[in-house]
Amino acid sequence: MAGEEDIARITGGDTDPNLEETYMLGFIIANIVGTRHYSGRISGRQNVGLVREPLNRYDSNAIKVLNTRHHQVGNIERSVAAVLAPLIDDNSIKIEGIVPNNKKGGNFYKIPCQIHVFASGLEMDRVYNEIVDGGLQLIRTDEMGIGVSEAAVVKEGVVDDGKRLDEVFKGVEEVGKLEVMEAPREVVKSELFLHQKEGLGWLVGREREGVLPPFWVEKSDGLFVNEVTKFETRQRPEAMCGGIFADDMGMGKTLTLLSLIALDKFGSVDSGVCSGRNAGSSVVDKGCEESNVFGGKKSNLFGGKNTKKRKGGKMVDNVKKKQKGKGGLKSEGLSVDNVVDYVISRSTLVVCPPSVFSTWITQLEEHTNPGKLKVYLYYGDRTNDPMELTKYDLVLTTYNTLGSEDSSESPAFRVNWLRVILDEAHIIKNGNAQQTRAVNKLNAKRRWVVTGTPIQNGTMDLFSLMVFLRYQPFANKSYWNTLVQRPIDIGDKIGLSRLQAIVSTISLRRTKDRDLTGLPEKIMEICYIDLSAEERELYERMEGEAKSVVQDYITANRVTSNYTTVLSIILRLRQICTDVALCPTDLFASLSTGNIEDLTNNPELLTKMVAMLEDGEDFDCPICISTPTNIVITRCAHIYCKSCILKTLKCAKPCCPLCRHELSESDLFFPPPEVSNVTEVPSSSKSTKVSALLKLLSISRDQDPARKSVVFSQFRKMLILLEEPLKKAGFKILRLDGSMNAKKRAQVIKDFDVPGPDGPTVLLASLKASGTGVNLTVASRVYLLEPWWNPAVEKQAMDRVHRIGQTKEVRIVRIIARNSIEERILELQEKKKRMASEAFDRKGGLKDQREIKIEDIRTMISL
DNA sequence: ACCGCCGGGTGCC
DNA sequence: ACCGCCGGGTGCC
Repeated sequence: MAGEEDIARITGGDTDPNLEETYMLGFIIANIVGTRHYSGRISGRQNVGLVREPLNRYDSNAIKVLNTRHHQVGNIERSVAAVLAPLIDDNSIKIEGIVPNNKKGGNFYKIPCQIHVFASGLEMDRVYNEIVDGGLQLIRTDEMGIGVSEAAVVKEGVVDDGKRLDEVFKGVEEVGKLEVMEAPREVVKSELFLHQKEGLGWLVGREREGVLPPFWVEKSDGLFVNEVTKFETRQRPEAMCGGIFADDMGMGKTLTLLSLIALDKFGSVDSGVCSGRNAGSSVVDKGCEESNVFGGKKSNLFGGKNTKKRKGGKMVDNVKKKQKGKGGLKSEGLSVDNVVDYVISRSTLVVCPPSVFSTWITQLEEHTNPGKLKVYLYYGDRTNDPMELTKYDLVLTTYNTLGSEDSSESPAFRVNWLRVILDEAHIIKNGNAQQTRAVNKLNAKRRWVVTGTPIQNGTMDLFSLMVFLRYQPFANKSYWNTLVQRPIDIGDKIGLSRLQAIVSTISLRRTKDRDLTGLPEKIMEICYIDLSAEERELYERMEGEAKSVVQDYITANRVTSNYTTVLSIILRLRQICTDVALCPTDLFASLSTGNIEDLTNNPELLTKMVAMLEDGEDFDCPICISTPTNIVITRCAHIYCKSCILKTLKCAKPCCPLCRHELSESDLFFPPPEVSNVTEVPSSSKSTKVSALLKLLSISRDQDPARKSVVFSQFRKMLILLEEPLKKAGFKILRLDGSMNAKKRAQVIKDFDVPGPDGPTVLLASLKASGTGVNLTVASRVYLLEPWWNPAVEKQAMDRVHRIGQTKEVRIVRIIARNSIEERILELQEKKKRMASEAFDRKGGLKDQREIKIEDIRTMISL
């Protein structure tokens, strides 16, 4: 659709060969200005869309800022836009925006925004110079210690992409309990199989109106929050009707879909399908208006004026849109069509390859009573009247028919279908822009993608899929790039796991042979966490120490004789990743403040700072986009983390990233103790990892209160530390550790068998505590708090749960601190696995897997 | 009076 | 909008 092209064009698009390998060059902090003039609001930390407006009448360099709902928030301040716009326009860079949490920090007229700048590897220097020469302060991410490792994996990530995309559906199979739904027997004369009834129930459920779309939650105060974008609104978001139906081939998808279509006509009164339909046009059309932000033509046409007659699918509207001039409209994402007539229809359009026509026809003949469903085969040339198409319950057409037509002429595009189904959608090959564009032009609230093969690379690309499904905010190119594409490109695993989450919430995929294997599936997941700023600071210092100590030993060739010292330093690093409380308390006693004054002698600044902090609202350091640690205020009254601003001042012409005033270390001030105390009090007693675990467990409990989980840690103290917060969160827990005698252990395991939610649902276990015979198959979730040094030990832990007798799908979640020794331990695990298979072939060459070599130590502390 | 300074008008792009 | 910036009014102390 127009909007998609618009953004693609504006940000350089994905297919531009010059930008195939882009790196994050760094970021600029710029103000969003003019917020008074627009309705779009921003609350909390949020990604924003940055869209070029070459035809802005005041400034051809203009870059507008959109919030998650595509409402304009403002513009990027002129001076910054002036530098960036030419680089964007000649495809030298792509940009993405993120706004820090700033409920009260900035003033009302402008909002700071981090603009992330991406450029191809070859262009980095040129682009860097142009930005800096343009007077902007480009904060290099590598200087902040974020970018280096990302850059290093770029190549690998890209090469690997296709294979890894195959895994998209890995997370889908946990279907949980599906509601069974019967097909209307007036139409469907065959009895459906159980899985088909479940499939039908799922389809109906996904078309239900009034259900919040994925990732939206309703807060108690009537506020709706999108968990991905943090966008908040009081207006209830429209349901997302449809999804991806990806059962294996031969499971009867077509019949299930026919049953769904039959329900349109013969559904029981109380079924969810009907509520949407009976509520009539207002519901459906409002949905169109809301969800199709870029499809301006539709929202313009239907907005608020569809109380007209509508019986039997009559013509409803005939509004002429003024053509404001081609370019102008395009840049606004509007259609350039002169006149568009829409016909409201209650029929379903099925788009499929010609070979699948016969499947539909055969299924109709075999399983439905004759004459109950009226079908029309549409090749595009038999009628020019959209009304004709609405007379049928089912219109079958092909991708080629749609792709080769002129959309403004074709009646298929002038019908507002009840439902559009893309059958065997994988035949739309990646890059088939014509067909992709055509299907995206189809109008329907209910949109389905049906495929018998897993979504993978080479299929209609996933972004187009999001666009087709109107799956906001992922159907917006900039959000898609920020949230999914970019992380995948740079090899960040969060990209793939997000993708899995995004896809799985709207997908149903069941395989024919899933009951043939003895054991239910075991799904491995990694939950990455980012250490809090405090933890990070401790970690960095510890790692610095580790590096220098180990380096000294290495140069002195005395590593082996100091093995325990080295291992204990590594142990500390690992402990910090899990919970700083695991370390001896005196370890980090000394805290140097450097030579930054406090504010006691600077009353005006003090007043400002107090004013900002007093309002109590948390706000983010605009550099690291998280709650500031060691708060520092600049002479120009902007607030940062001490370490963030110090790093950015290490450039050629140091200035404040927010207002670009010249700045040196002597312009930085600490708040006086009593002020800083106010903000430091809420510093968490729970570690980041513990909080993450709690969250995961709560989510799991919400899904299934009876579900049982086992949490493994190798630190006994950790198991004990977990008890309080878990109990506080309402979990019934048990602990199994090495200090218990055999009898006690057996009792714990027996107690764990009592079914939840009345029985215990979480078992805190240390690996050593239990012999190989322990059976924990009552649980179906495993959380590994730390990566185990030896992968075989991890496997052992999982096998306690995933073993004969397990009837449920098992999900194994490893909680890993990003950019830490833990990530490197994962790498080493992979290496070990490879080596293990090699060592096995080479007889006699079996090396001790437990041995930690100097090289491994170097890897772990990235020396 | 080709400056400095004052204070009112003003406010995205 | 408690700022910055612009441009007109003004002009010793």
